[in-house]
Amino acid sequence: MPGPDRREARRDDRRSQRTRQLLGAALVALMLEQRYDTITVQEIIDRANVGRSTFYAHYLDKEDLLQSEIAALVTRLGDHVDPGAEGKWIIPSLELLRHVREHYALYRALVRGRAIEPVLKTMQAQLSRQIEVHLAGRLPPGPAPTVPLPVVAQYITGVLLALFQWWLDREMPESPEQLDDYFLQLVRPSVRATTGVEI
Amino acid sequence: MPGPDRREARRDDRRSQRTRQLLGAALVALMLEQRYDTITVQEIIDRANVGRSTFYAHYLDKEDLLQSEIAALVTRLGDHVDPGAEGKWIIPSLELLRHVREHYALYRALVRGRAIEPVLKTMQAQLSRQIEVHLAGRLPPGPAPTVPLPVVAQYITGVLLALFQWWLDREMPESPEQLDDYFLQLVRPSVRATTGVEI
DNA sequence: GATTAAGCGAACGATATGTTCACTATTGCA
DNA sequence: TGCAATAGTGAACATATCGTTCGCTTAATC
Repeated sequence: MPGPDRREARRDDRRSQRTRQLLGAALVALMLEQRYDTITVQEIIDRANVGRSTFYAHYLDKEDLLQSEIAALVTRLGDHVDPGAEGKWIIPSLELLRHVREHYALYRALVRGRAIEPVLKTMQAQLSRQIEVHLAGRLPPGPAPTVPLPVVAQYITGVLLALFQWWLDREMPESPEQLDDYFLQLVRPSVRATTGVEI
Repeated sequence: MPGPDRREARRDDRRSQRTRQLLGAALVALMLEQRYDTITVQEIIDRANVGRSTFYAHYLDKEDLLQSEIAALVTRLGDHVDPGAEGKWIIPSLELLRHVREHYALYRALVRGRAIEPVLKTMQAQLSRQIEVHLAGRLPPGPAPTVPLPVVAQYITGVLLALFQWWLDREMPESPEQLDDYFLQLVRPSVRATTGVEI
């Protein structure tokens, strides 16, 4: 039987917020230097200048701290991508790329610390679902797609994330607009040929 | 100062081989049940019925065992993909998909245990290099590519690995040939449009 | 300046790691 | 068959990290 969720013990004091911020920053800094899974709680609290018991008063464990950072990131991504909602774009590629550049430091840390995978998985799943719906709603009359829509959706998100990773690995010398241009050039002809949908 | 590499202590006795096989199989079995990083050495040796000191006589640690399994896998992949070498195909997609299906058990374990990422990274890097060279050698005269070749190469491998992951996540109901057909339908129009190369 | 919430850090039990060593089991060769 | 040589065994050990506890200190707020 799991005890009461210690996360509920998070208070809203200014000091608390400051402490959490210090811990998050320490984890990010450490991930730039070493793999996430080799980082110890001791290293985090030393770097943050925070007592051991304070750490555990705020987070269940190291994983909880990471998830908390990621959740904040994904929330901010959602703010960029969702509000226009229906019809504004089929694929929010440029919005996503701009968001990534804006939060470059954190994404870079996640990559260097080899903790980016769950984030990509989440993005992949959400985008894929969203795109599949949009595609289905725009299918022209006439011949059925020659490749199933879920495969096409997976394809589109796969391309976007592959370009994103390539961009991030190379420390993002190109602009988001440049990347988005590559993305559309690569994706448009295939989607047109297989489904008839114009992106 | 690191001591002498204990990996050199690996003997070539039949018993040794059997032991290593047992340990590898135990790790794979455990990865089907839980994340790689939550698995303990104790669990591995219990599952394999092997003594603690024997484990450390063969491997430096858990990571070393995993790397050893992955290395064997990648070697076998190379056997499938390299021999024809130059000119046989531009992208060894069907060969790769067949290889994956052949070693389904291990790939599935790597996915479930969340240890597939380094394997994909390796594949991505190798394929991408190979494909870029092949593309460069087949560029038609006339206008330069509208998307840089490294980006196109990254795109192609990204698509292949995205489809591969999708396939694997769904437990591979389709045949490798079917997947390869999807892959080519999706990739061909874009590569033609951006580089003029016919795949 | 008294009250209250947050942070501190030493100490603890629990668990995992990697090593050592005296002992046993298996293999293959004389 | 018997005997080295090699491989495996497992208890015991030192070490490290984890997550918790608790008495104390610090710093906001009224």
